Amino acid sequence: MPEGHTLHRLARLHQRKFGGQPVGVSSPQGRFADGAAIVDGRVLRRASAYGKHLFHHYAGGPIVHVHLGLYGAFTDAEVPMPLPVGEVRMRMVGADFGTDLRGPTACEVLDEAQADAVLARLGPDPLRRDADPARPWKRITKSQRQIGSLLMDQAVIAGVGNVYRNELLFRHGIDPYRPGKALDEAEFDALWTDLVELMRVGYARGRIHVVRPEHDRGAPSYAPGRPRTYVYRRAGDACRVCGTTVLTAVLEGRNVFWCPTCQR
DNA sequence: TGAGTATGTTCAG
DNA sequence: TGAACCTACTCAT
Repeated sequence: MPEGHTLHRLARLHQRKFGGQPVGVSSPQGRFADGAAIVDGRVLRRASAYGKHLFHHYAGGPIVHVHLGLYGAFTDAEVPMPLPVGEVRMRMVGADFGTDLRGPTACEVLDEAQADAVLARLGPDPLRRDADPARPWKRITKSQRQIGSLLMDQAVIAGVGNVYRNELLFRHGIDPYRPGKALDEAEFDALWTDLVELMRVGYARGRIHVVRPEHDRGAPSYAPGRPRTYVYRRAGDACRVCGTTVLTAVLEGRNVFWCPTCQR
């Protein structure tokens, strides 16, 4: 699931597997052929993530910027890699590890100023130590927009996707349709602290886990086969806490899920 | 074989 | 607000 934690994991993986060595970069599909030619054979100095954006910093300055969008995914393989299958936008080949990128929204070569411009559009990323919650609070407390929309706005907080949005609001008993300005500061502080914690768990485990053991007959949600969400994609099912039917609707073009009893 | 679905962003109107 | 775009997968026919 490409929410922020996924991109941070990818950055760590690419740093470990490709960092400090020359990387063979190509575009079997052809759509990234010009960009691949620029960085092919260069040393990958650093891989980094900010929100849902991934950056590969190559020696000499060029930066490959990747945004997975809805469908984008990397598929890893050992070197020598098999022939590309499907629409491979970018193939990276290192000494003993390679990866194929399919279906990204963005895969492009940027210079440093252009990469900075991407970052300038983003709010703080809860997975970064320097993230400052005062910025999103300032926006949220002044906004008429629903909190369910604000949390998904990458300019407010970078890295939150539909799963974290819905689950976070459930855990705090907040109706996604409540206006941002109707939150008080204590609610926001609790929201932010929990979000940081949940995203760290997602980063560490590689999956989103938000269900407390007491709401799953004592089994931790990360145990095999245990439910991992309270409301996301559970429309029509019984709320794990109160039994009320979970509702769904479209909010600014995205599916929102909530329990009308637990969330006010 | 084809329809429907998905975790996201950006642009036109 | 709605549509376009990117791709792979599941399910129904």
